[in-house]
Amino acid sequence: MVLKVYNTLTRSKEEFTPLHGNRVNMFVCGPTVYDYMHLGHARTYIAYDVIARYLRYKKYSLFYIMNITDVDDKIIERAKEKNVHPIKLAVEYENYFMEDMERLGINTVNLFVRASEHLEEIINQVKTLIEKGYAYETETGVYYDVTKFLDYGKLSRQKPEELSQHRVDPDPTKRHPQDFALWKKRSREEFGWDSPWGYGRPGWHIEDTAITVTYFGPTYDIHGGAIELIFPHHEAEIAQAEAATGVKPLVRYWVHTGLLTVRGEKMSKSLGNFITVRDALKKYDAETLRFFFILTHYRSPIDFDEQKLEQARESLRTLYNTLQNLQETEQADELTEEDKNLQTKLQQFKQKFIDAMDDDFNTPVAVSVLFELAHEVNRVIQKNKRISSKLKEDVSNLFKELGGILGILQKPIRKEAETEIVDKLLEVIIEVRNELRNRKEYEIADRIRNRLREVGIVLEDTGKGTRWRFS
RNA sequence: GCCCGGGUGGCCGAGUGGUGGAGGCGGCGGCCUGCAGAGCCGCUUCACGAGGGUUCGAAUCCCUCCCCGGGCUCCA
Repeated sequence: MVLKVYNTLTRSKEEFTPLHGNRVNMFVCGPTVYDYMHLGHARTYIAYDVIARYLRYKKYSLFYIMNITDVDDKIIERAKEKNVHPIKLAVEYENYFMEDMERLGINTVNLFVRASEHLEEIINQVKTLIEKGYAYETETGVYYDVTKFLDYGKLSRQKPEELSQHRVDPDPTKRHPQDFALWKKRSREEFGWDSPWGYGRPGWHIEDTAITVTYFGPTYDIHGGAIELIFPHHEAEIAQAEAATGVKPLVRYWVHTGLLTVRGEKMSKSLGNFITVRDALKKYDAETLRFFFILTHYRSPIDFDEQKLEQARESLRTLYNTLQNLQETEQADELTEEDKNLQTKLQQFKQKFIDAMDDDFNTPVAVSVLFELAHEVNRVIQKNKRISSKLKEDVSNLFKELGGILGILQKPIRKEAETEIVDKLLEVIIEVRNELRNRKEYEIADRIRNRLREVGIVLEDTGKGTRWRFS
């Protein structure tokens, strides 16, 4: 089966073929760095992280760029409030963003590109658009004339003339209310740059096309972002780049992720209903957050609810329990009937997982394959009480390999908080408790277990002794 | 107003014309266990917002309607 990707432009799944052989160029709209990263961002960037991991797993040579919007009205407003320089504020939140990304295990981006470092390219692109007759200058800025670009609206399926409703009053100097800003003229007191049209700042959409044309050329493979960006942001990108370079398409596959909502409303900074990544990580570990998100297909909306996060945590624990059960199962040299059977099935599980991912990165189905595998493994262990050493290793490797695509199942069986002293302490407690159990002093033995449970340590008595784990 | 999505079991969530509602979470019963946990077996589960239509056959295609969300120049 070949990889199929849903393309927003055609509203259908298409076979994925990169423009240049094995090379895949992917660009994802990054954050505006004026506040902490929240779970809505996490959802999107985890989705693209999984996509990137899978593309590399499929042996594509992926070059993944994410931009950092560090020039923006919001940043300037916030900087004013806090009485710091906008760039300083942006750098601060960019650092927080990078920390959060790392903690979430999002490590697939090859290059982060700051808008502020590409003013030359931005200005050049605006110049080109004016020269080619797509843009015009007024006393307030430079604007893109959407009537000059016949394809305007092809991504969002809107007719430019119908875009008459506005939340913000359009600038009165524009030829048409739908025209969007490429350069905003500003007074010298404000943060900005010099340009052929005077002092000011770039418009919202121009940084992305200036960056992608610079690094990828006029056409590249995948452009990602959340669904809210289809219009106007991505529509404007198409208009800018295809007009400026004269080459279409700008992007071969437009990919959009569904939004994270809270009680039905979009999680967003402006609504104030957001949970920051750092707060979420205080209560749930990174793999749980990832697992929560990949349990739903990337294009579907997710309504955030802490109960669902807890469900995800329990669900992930089931997989880890299986890994632990496997690890603790006695090894044998020879293969039983069940071992042989499972050994041959491993390839099928792997193929099923890949088929799911090939179908527009269907992570919920891919995860279900992991559960089916876990189920089979547990059955064999349950029946035979032992497993061949080769099978044990193969199963364990397969979980690691497939889990690695999703960014889960990468932790050691016990948490990293484990230290030698904790381990030894528990050894002592378990030893004493088992002595009590031998003497049938169950009341005290149970009290020890219950009290440990309260502090987050679970004791489990198995046929082969007592084991412990963090809850 | 215009454009785009979505409504599946107690909950989450796959499935986009054809044997069984995948998988998970929760609950209940059984095996195992001193008990509990983990795991296994079974049940909870003949569902697809409503009403029409097309078809041998519709959750899936078409029409109308209801509800929810997103976008319409701030946004992952």
